[in-house]
Amino acid sequence: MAKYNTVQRDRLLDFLYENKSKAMTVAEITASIKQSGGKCPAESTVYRLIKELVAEGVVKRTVNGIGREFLYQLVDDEGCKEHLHMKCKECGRMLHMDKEMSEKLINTLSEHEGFCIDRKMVLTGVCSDCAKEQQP
Amino acid sequence: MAKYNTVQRDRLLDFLYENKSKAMTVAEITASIKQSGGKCPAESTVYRLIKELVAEGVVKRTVNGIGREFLYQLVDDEGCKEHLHMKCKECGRMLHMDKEMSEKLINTLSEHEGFCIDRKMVLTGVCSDCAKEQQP
DNA sequence: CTAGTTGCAAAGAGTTTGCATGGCG
DNA sequence: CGCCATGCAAACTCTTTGCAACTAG
Repeated sequence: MAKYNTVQRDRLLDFLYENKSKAMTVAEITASIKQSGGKCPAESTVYRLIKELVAEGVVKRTVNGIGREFLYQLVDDEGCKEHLHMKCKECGRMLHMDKEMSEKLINTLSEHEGFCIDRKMVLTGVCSDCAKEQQP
Repeated sequence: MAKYNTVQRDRLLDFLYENKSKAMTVAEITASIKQSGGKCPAESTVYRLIKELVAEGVVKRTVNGIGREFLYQLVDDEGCKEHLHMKCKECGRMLHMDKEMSEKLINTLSEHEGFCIDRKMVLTGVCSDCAKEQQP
């Protein structure tokens, strides 16, 4: 797939790279590209191109809150793939779970509940520091 | 709203009550009601009735993993305070973790990571049914 | 009776697809 | 030049809505 380099493909990739910080709908993407002038891919083309990118793992697709449309964003992850994360509701800090603990949790859930937890999910709760403050 | 008691409304509520353990699409709901014979509300009617129920807080609406359809389920927060919940990214269904498992998870995290997990938080991942479908 | 409900069909919204044309290599 | 890629429009899927017919109270 994608054997030819086309202007449309280039513009889409450039745009996604420039906006890697936000997830956007196909409509928003095409509208924005169009606004910056020049050759702009049609929506159907964006759908097709982005579908390949998702399949290649270059772009990730999510569902927006309303549930009626998809959002696309360039994948950008490094490190932190080996453990889970916890976010404290009080201080807002992100905590990195011990790797062994992560594995154990993941495996136990898988074995006993048949549930394969998303490694990118973030557990919410209260960290030990904030817990101490609440009960001195 | 809903000033009259109609057969359609009764059947929908009965059905939702009988299936309070699973979240279903309107298509699934109508198909199932139809199968059990007798008067069945049209899909459009189910959409209208269920919209009221959601507004009244009797039914909760979620988006399935594919992002193409909504799932509906009777609200039932009784008895769900003692265990954690997991939501499947694929089918969008909410799973109730075994109580003992929940306790063990909560305690282990607390002891080893000093993290007090929010009991209302929902773990995301893939359920066993969807995991099977992906690798037949 | 009379106003709330229903069912059908058509309209919407977002996404996918068929097909003729265009352009990369 | 041979194919792949593109654009347009039509098809699709799920949900919402307009409207005439129906029915609970």
